[in-house]
Amino acid sequence: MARQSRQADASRIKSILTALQRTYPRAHCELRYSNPLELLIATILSAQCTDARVNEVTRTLFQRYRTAADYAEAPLSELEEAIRPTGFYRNKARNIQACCRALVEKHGGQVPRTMEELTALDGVGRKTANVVLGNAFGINEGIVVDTHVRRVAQRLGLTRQTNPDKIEQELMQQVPRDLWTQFSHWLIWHGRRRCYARKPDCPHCELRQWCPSAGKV
DNA sequence: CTCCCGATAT
DNA sequence: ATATCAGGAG
Repeated sequence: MARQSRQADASRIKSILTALQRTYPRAHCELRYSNPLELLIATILSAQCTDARVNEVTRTLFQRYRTAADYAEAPLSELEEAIRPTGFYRNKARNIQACCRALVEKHGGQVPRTMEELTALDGVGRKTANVVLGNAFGINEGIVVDTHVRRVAQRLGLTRQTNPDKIEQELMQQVPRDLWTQFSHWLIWHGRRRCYARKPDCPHCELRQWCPSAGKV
């Protein structure tokens, strides 16, 4: 089975989008936050860590640190202790502090709203930038490609790429722009609730009928 | 490519 | 024991 027609691919992605919409009508960002800075910090902390654990840490973290200046001025060791349970805590603390110092010095303490400015910050790549732009600012700049999106997109046959930037490009070509942020949430929710990394629940999968990997993983 | 970090599931 | 968890930098 090499490759079917372009038209068949377009029809298939439409069916998949419809099924995702029907299955996860309430899909949203599950990191807890109440402003762009909090979402930026939470997303940096979320690397290789469950969102549940991030939310546990930020519940107290966000009471203690409220502005970019608070993170910028904090003793690094204190910040490390506060975020330790999320793992990679030395890198993350250093990145958060450098990031917040740049916010204070170059952006008036505010979180910038462009991909270029966001990815210039320490510890912020396209994935984190897309989360902030899409969820805090409602800007569909790109598609969030995290571990769930990569796995689900590959299993669905929406991409054969392994590089996150290339995966994002291919997905952006197939999904209407106004759905980019929602699409990211749909795949992340599906990855967490059905399409598990180790043992996907194909028998109960709502996308089974369009998935070339169904029952084969 | 490796490293950073540790809890949890299999 | 090993893979995985809302990655990014060197």
